[in-house]
Amino acid sequence: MATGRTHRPATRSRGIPEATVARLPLYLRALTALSERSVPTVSSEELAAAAGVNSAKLRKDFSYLGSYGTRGVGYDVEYLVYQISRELGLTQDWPVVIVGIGNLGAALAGYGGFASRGFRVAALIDADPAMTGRPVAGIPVQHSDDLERIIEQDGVSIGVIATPAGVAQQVCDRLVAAGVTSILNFAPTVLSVPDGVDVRKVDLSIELQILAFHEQRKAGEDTGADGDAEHTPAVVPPAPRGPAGTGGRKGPDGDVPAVMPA
Amino acid sequence: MATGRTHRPATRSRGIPEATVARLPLYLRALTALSERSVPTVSSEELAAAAGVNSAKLRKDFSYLGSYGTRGVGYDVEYLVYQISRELGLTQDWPVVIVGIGNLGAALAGYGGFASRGFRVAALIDADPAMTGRPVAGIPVQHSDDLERIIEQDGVSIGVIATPAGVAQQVCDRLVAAGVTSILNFAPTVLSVPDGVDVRKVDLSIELQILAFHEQRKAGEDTGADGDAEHTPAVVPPAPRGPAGTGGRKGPDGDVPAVMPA
DNA sequence: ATTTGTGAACCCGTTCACAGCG
DNA sequence: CGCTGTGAACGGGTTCACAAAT
Repeated sequence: MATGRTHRPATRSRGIPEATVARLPLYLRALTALSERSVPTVSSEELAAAAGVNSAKLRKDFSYLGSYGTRGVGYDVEYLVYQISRELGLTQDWPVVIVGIGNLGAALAGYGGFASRGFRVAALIDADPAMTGRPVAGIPVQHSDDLERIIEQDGVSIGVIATPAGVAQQVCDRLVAAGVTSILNFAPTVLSVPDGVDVRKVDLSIELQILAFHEQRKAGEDTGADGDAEHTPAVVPPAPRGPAGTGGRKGPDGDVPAVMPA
Repeated sequence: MATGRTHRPATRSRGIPEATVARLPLYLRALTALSERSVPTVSSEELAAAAGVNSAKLRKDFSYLGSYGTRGVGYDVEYLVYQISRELGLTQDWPVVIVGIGNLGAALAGYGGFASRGFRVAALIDADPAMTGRPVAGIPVQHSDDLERIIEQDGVSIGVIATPAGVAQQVCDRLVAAGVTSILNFAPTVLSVPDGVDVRKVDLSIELQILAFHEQRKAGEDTGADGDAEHTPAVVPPAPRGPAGTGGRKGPDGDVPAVMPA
């Protein structure tokens, strides 16, 4: 192990920063909307506003893809749509399997944005024999016994897990063993996968808990502690609202309670 | 999020880093599982493994909450469950409204993890009159005309948007005007909200596109763990270690066009 | 005159490694 | 000893501000 002395200058790094990759879909969506309105070019400022980021970040992001803009003018919408699509791999057709056709799985199967851009629902898979053959969103559900066959037959490399948490890891293992190398996990569990397999998780309750954290802070400590009055809200300035029922703890009075474990 | 520039100067130790907040639910979930198994204490190493992070990060995270561990021993599970719950505001009961009871909204309404920890579905709201009164997951759907009344009556501060993208901004505006200050957005749109309102988005197609990006990269280049390896055009199969890896077949059909280096 | 593209400064989060305490 | 708690080093990402290009 090098003791942190060796730098990795990464000259000619072909790697696009992860944070940038995560924003490309956002840009693409905004650009697609512009494209449909036949807008020929956009400035970084306009596009950034549409995507909900600031313009410097957007320009920096695009700089990693290469120089696709024209100074003094902006970016060519169609060209940029193509370049980003290609960069994201959306010029290809990605077959996807959804495992676990409960309420959520069914909703995902019917989700429009799924089929829209490069992704195709290749199969719906469920462990319940009663589901087998039943069409969901126009696609017949197949039994999980056939999982491996389906994946290999269709060359599926992306799997969506929408099963209960209890079986998510098993499903994941089977998917990976069958050749899937990217997994989108909706089950509230930490999946462990071998190196080289990507997992992204979508977790409703985590998101809610993060919101609750901020919500709680708003209720406790607020009332003009800001001092940054550059923004004139067009809508009603939000009044902090407490949770229902319990009076609860009022709010931190600016101090961490040094409570000791009992 | 809405706030961009001058945030609070982190007046006290009250400021828990955003990245830490995002992990607290993860720790809480792991701790709850331990608690149900009546495990009295955990080391940072064990808990970190269960939560899918490394132990240094976990200890640093906990250090922001205060010193809740015992050196040489570890953390008291019950105590930590309580502390994190309190920190996240989960000792309170948060009423939540879900707007847009389509496939997704219905799935969310029935989602177990919703009601489980501090969150309560106060109302389901949909614009379709045909839905009104129909029970979904045991809760009668109410018409969106009553949105403002419902929110004010129940003191709702968290709203979930599961509508089509086209109406998401309008719904958002109404929610905010009625007093909602935290929004979880499932619609594939950028929502603009006044300062002080938190928005988190869950976007299926963005997640898929990010996966596709990495998937595409795998097909052509090594997953750069370490080392420079700039001239290795050879396709290195990820070769899932473990059970029955089927070598490196990936990509939908045929070959993936190589990425063009500058 | 505009607007891109980008070095450099800055900020935040992660990792390291060890001091401190049981 | 083992394990936590944390300063310090490190690295990635964001923002700034301006030079370069049209």
